[in-house]
Amino acid sequence: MTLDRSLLLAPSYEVAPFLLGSILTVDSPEGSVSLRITEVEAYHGSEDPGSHAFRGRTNRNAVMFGEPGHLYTYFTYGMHTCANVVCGPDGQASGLLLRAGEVIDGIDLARSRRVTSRKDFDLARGPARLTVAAGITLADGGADLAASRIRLELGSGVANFATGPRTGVSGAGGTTEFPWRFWIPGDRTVSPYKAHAPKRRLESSGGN
DNA sequence: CGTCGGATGGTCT
DNA sequence: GACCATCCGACGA
Repeated sequence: MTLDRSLLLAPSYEVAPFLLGSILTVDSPEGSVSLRITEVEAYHGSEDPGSHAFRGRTNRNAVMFGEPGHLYTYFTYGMHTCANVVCGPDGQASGLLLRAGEVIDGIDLARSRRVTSRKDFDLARGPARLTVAAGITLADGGADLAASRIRLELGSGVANFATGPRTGVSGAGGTTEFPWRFWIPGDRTVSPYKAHAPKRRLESSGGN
């Protein structure tokens, strides 16, 4: 089954329930890893202050404005890579951040990539952990999820899902005004919620 | 189980 | 030069 791109044409916050329970498979020379997606967050263009696309198109976020069914990757906190599934029609920046998944195939390979995980449910529990476990890197930005080493098999959604404010998002985008975090209730692979932690300002030089 | 702080560099103002 | 769509280890219960 190849990915039906038309199922991703709606805004990401409408597509989100259908991405839960879907299967993401990543091939590599060492083998393949498959994840069952258990948690996502929606980001939606210029109306959404939490989105990378809020201030318009830039070199970094260009993929988000493109055709649905591609992968938008970004580098953050100086060391982590996160991945989104692009949604919405060409020209509209909408995406679903892959926040957590359950490894259902290639678990030995995933363990070897995530040696700090003590439990299997921790392998892809968190957006940056997920990319490591799956073997997704920054270079996979723009990958076509219908025809590349990374493939998405959309399911029919899950019977029950929960929603809430997005994790780690600062400002208005992190409030209940945008309850765009979606997860499968009771699943241990879902990451713990954390509010945005503002960093205390260091004393500037010369200030005394 | 929980909270807390440091790491570390690209991106945009 | 401030701000991150985060993770990990340390420590306390």
